[in-house]
Amino acid sequence: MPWRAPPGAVPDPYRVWLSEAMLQQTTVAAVIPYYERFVSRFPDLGALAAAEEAAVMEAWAGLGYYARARNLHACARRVAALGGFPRDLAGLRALPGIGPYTATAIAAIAFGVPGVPVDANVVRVAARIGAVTAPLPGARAAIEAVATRLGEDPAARARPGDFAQALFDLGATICTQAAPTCVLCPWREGCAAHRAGIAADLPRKAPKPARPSRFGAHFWLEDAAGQVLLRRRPARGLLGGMLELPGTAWRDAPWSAAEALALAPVAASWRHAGTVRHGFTHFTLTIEVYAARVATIGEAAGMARPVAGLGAEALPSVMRKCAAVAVEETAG
DNA sequence: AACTCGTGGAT
DNA sequence: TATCCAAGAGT
Repeated sequence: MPWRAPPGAVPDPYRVWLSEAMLQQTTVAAVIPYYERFVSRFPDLGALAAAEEAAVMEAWAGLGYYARARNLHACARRVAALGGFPRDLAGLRALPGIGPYTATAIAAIAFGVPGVPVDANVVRVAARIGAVTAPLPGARAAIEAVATRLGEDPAARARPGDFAQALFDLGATICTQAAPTCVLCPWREGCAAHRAGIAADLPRKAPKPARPSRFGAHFWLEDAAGQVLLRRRPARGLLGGMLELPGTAWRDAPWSAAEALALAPVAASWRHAGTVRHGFTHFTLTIEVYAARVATIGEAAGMARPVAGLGAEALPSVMRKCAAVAVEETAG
């Protein structure tokens, strides 16, 4: 992993922080290319603090949970003003985007402060070692207590960063979700769930409610110069601060073509380009994409951007799907 | 305390 | 195809 310091090297707090922010609720495989591009574009804290927020949103586009990007930028400016990262838990915890997990992880990995950052890997490992059979999320406190106890071992306290990352690695490679490879586990003798034969059944989780459906319509308005109309979403909330194709609200019922086209950014010869389905955390979204060509975008609300440059814009994945459907229809 | 907030890969 | 899930934080 590109953010991990070689043995014996002193970790760069900026890179530790950046990687932990990107890894929140996000898989390692998804983060690696974003991390590489981000470090290349913003090589150090000063570069990030000096950047415009819009540039940060561009670099984050597609990674999801965009509040992380806004908080990252705000945090960079705060830390730059402080002259560097706080080296203690309370100081880190007070920064935007740094919660209990990330504060503990940065403190341990970058500064050698004892403590166990409890991510999903550690939850799984600790639930099994301690044989916590109560279901999440209620069992969270009991599992964290097990993790904290593991971190009190003198060897763990001597190398908190290595201990934390070793737990991550154990959870990622051996103590996995579906089929843990207990036969290869260096900890199997000390694992209460393995001794009881229930390792693969832990941690237990309460069932989650079904995701509701929502519906919207978005508009691809392209001019003769090869530009398309975009607009910026409100600064907070879902996809906050990101760009989008202009569109309707997302509601509980589908939009008829007539309903949708009444809300189009301009009167034009709109064609139905296709349908996009996208799963968010709390609902599934179905978008009808309409496309039209005009000579000039003119006075329509928003900003005209070259179609050829959309790859570098701050477009979330759902809007990239819409753009792809429109471009495909336009070409065909 | 309970909700909100993305995405793509694994199963 | 549908569901689950990941190095969680903010409100």
